[in-house]
Amino acid sequence: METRYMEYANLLKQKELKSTPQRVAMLGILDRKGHADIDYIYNEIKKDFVSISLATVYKNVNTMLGAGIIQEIKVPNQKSKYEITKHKHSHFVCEKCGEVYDIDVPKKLDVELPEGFEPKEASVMIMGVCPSCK
Amino acid sequence: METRYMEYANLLKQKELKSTPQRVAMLGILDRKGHADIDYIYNEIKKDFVSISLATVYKNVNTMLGAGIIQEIKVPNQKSKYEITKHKHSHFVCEKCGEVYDIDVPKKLDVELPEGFEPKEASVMIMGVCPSCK
DNA sequence: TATAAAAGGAAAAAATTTTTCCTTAGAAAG
DNA sequence: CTTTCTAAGGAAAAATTTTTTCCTTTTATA
Repeated sequence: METRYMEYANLLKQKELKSTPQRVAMLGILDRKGHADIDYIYNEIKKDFVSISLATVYKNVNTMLGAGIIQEIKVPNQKSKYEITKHKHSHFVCEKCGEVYDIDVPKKLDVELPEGFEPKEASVMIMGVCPSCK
Repeated sequence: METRYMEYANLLKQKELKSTPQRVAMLGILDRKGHADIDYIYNEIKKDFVSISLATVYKNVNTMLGAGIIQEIKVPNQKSKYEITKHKHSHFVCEKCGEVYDIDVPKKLDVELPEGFEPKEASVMIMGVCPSCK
């Protein structure tokens, strides 16, 4: 996965952020897990960076959110999760285990808004039960 | 608005919760505002209940959520808002002022999920600019 | 009215997130 | 490969947000 790490380093540099091992590791964790909350990221990264500070995780999440490298997903009944920014998609959330899955949704939802509302983007969230929980 | 207050009182009793003036007032605030966060509710209710505790607001939000009388809406970049539970609908969120508006969305979104995913319900959130902010 | 149970208020505690301050490390130039 | 500037890391403290505790008051019901 050396190549992946290089990708993350470049991604950070493109956004004028310094590429640090901690940030690269965070992106690696998000990439492997798909969707993870602060605590998951922190516990995972501690395996490699024993003395990393929780504040660093928070600071990096906020910086990378600001740069658009990652995105926040607010999930019902759980702490926010984060994912690496990718092509537009929606989410399926398992109400049993809390896992978030990416799903594709038709480009155009035909929603008619009242006069004067100017839509920028739409997101769909589907709650239900995932295969592992059935 | 006497009738409304009676409605709220009955609503609470139907759910086996005690009807207190504080709870009725909170429902009144939500009804008038549509969507409000904890701080808005607290600041409004203090006008009538000068010595109400913020803890009471939190406790009531949680009990009424548990009873299904109100629902939480997790909004990007803001604290959660709450609304009185009503017929199924979706939300438009103004990215300028943060206001949330109810919108109707077609009953059936044709989303195809991978094998094994069992959808229970879907919600759509549209971000954009509202009429007052244009 | 009397009574039991639930709810309110105040304060403390817990939990989550941000900030501060100093040290360390990354990026770019020489 | 060093120097230099600045951003980032770590530890601790602070700020913010939410929950809990404990005691008093109120609600619902008999």
